Amino acid sequence: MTYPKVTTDPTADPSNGQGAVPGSPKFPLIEEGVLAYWAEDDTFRASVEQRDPGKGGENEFVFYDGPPFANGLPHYGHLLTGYVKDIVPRYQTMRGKRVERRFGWDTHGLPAELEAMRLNGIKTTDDIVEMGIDKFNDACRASVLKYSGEWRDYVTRQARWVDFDNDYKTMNPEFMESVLWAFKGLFDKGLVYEGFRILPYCWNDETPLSNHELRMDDDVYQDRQDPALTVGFRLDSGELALIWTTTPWTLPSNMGVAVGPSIEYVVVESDLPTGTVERYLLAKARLASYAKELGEEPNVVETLTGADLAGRSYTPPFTYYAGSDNAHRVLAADFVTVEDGTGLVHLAPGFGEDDKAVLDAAGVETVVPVGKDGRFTFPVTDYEGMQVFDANPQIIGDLKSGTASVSAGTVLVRRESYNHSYPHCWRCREPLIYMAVSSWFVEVTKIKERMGQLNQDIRWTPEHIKDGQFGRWVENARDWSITRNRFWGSPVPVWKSDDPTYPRIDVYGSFEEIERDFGRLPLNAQGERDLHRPWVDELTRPNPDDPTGKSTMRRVTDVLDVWFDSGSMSFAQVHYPFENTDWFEQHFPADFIVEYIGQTRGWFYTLHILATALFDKPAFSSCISHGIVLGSDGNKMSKSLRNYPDVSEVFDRDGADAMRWFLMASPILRGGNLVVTEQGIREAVRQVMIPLWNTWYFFALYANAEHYDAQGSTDSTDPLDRYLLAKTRQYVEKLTGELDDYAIADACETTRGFFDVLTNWYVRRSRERFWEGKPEAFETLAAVLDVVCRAVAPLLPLTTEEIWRGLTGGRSVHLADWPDVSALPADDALVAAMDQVREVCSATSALRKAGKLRNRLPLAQLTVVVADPAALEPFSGIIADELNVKSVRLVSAESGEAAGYGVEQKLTVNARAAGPRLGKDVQLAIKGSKSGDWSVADDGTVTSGGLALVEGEYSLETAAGDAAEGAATGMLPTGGFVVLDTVVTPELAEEGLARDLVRAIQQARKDGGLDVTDRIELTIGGTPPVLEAARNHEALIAGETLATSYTVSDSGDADGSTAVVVGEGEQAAVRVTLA
RNA sequence: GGGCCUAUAGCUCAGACGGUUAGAGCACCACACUGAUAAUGUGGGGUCAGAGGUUCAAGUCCUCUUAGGCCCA
Repeated sequence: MTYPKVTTDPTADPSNGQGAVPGSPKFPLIEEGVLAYWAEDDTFRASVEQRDPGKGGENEFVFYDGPPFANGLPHYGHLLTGYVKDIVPRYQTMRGKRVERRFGWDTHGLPAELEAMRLNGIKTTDDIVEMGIDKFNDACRASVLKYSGEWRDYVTRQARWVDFDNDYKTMNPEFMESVLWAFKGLFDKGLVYEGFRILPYCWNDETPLSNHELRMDDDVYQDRQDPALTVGFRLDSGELALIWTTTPWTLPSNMGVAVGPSIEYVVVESDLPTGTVERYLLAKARLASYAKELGEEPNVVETLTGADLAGRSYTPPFTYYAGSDNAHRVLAADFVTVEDGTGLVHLAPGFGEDDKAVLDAAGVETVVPVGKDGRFTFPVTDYEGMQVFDANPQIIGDLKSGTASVSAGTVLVRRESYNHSYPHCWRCREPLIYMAVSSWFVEVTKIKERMGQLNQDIRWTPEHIKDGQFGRWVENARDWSITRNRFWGSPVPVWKSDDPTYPRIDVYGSFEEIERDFGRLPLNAQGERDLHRPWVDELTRPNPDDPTGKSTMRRVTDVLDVWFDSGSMSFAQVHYPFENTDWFEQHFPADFIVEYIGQTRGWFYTLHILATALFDKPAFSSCISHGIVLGSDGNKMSKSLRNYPDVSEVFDRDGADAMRWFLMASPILRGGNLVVTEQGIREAVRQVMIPLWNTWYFFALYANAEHYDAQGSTDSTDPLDRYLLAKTRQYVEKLTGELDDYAIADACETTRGFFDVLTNWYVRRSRERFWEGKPEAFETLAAVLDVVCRAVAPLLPLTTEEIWRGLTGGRSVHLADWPDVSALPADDALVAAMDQVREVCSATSALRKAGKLRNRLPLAQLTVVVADPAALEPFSGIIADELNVKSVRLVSAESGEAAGYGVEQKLTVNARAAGPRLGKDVQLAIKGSKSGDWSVADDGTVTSGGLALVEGEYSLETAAGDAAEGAATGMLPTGGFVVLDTVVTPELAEEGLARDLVRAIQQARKDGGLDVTDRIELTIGGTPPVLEAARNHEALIAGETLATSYTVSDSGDADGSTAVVVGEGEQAAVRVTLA
């Protein structure tokens, strides 16, 4: 039999027997071979279909794919999430579950509109209307599908198995119909209402901006000089309440004044501003900064808190809204500070988020006397038609002179210029204003308590998200504004009467309901059902509640927030409830979702809102939220900074499995951030890919050399084999637990540790047995490789596929079952003993190093003193071999020999126990234990630093002291010690020389390009001790180096020989020729 | 401006309840080992951001300062 049994390597020739498994693999090439095989074999489909869904889907593992917005190529963040989205389903599939995976696309929203506007060179919403909403939306549709092909390529290349052919898109009519159903469901439950929302607004482009657009550029925030006014509003109690504002144009819309409830305010008398004595109200802390207007030490007539002031009424500065219900009162609000201004804040509900929140709570109407072009409208007649910034000077002038509609008694106390950082439109660079925009809301505040309860049923990774970032966000949830005054999105399915005299609102939740009332469906230019604008806007009908028959039902022109789409994904992806009702009920909630941590405010949140509101269930039962991927310089990844390695280049150079490992093993899945570097990815190749591959290469090399076909038996009685099998069992058990817990980073760490044992201990120590063709070694390694490939398959799907198929000839490791540990021996004691063996080797190596005793120099004896020497007995040969000692003595720690080996007792004071009892004196005892000022009395009483210690307050341990002449002592970390005989006899020194020669000859063989099995003719020359060693150890040297002819010559360097230094500076020359 | 988080080796990070010699991986240097492995083994490095306090004892608790990050305004 020849390994590999199957290979994707086009250059491999299985009939050749050797070299079919490349020793220096090009992983990207192997990966492409495996991907091509999967494509041809349709392995993914088979992996899903071979698992029975079970009755009512009970054997299914449900995964929801969070839809990405594909307005560009995938970056590391997408790849990272994609890897997790692949690992968990692969694992669950191997565990026997059926895991359907559909890809999803988020298609609606502003990014698509911005791209379409950019491509068509248009800037404003008017431009869009002029262009035609149908043409514009066609452009949006084209822009979101532009990259779907590239996405598929990347996702396929990263070895993520997901169904693209059966994907879902949020712009499909079926998806959108389910979204309408959800909106209507919320409406019917009384969870939807219409109101205002304050947004940054560009009056030049006539569009509100999203928060995202405020962060689009660093220069969105620019310094700007604005007039800052201090104005006195006349309280009904007579004082002038001083407010400060940098937006004079909002004063005509003033509806209230806010004060900090615990801030201290004063009333002072002054005649400076008006010439007559007036009483002014402001925060005590701000008094000094008004010394110029109010006097250096004005007469304080009253001191009171904000809470005292709350409820007082005043005359508004302008008369337009005088007499509004509940308006023009002093209100307490926590956001008020005394950092600048007067400690009293003018509130205009139409132009400030805080303002609106406070006034909403007080029952004050939101007034917005500014049009979408940023110009004043009725009832602000004095400035009607003026752009708000342009109106500032006139407003200030009127305030000063009391002209226009300024209320009598209002006083302009100060006018100054104020420099501040102010947001500007990233498109047109004009300063933005904050303005109320009509919007529909989901009343999240009504259900947030239930959302919190349902959140308790979700298992979060990392755990703290549950009650931390997500839990707190839900706790402080505000109503969700779900409409946008835009074009490319699911329509708000609300039709309103266009005459307020005959009010009526209709909400539609299906095509059928629409057709029933309007007599037809919304159809696009191609005659297809289409819920997008403008087609849906065309549907109008007479208002049934209007007896005059003149008013018309027209759709609210808004579209829905894209987050409403993605939050509907759980049911809308299958067109629930119009189709697939059984499927949905069996697949909700999802078993598992994963996205980056920011989705606690995005997708996780909107899924949870809609699931709670519509189904009273959580939408998912497990959720991983991972951290953010950063560029190699620790900053956000940025195309212009080129601070991250190109994704395609990494695939081509290191491969998709290497990138997978790098990302999955990192702290990013525990919620931390991750810096992406080429170096880190290469490290994954070095630490994991190469060791695994080389174990396979090693196995194939020697199995092929022996023509051995292993069946993968676990019956070997060899101690090293038994150890590996038991260790493999422990490994798989641990890994299974970690993957069950979605602890992928832990699973990687566990695997890395196991690979170390496999390659750097088991294979290294077993080389000779493979070289000798011991069947049980091949059987053991074949069995372990099979198990390991299956266990690591989710973490390195491409590499393990190539190895597993080469090893077994099977169809795919991903069609195999998860390894059953019961086939492997459970022997924790054996594993523990081997761990101790490695400690012995490590400690003894340190002794050799300290004594400058090179490893090739054999030493006579190593004495190992441990609690249970019998446990190490099976490994004494391994210890002797590894450490190059002639004999290993295993001695019980009980035997009392310790003192003879220069090992002494050491006292350690347990400060934690002794501290509380002894107090300050504990320091004396510690000092004593360190300086040697301690003793153990015959009755066992321990005294240190003159203080008697109680049992538990100290521990007596053995430590290496001065060893006897000719020996060195080293401690073992888990107890016990080793004693190395360091006496180098002439015989040992000579054997050391012989072994140096072997090494030199092997190097010469290698340098000469000889194959491992080639026989050689060997000539050795050199100084007398070298010749002596060569003669006395001919059998060893000739045997190790496969020399059929062996000449020791004192005639100096022969032609073609290599000069080397051996032993302690002895000269040698070796000549190797092919026999 | 308010709130939250972070600061430990050249780098990335661990360090329950305070306990006296602060760990790991990588990088670097030296030596060793090497006919599977650009591998491995052994050894080498830290004023725990700064200042003050509490305590017998502080990387750990408290206060302030500095620097950086996140969220909200």
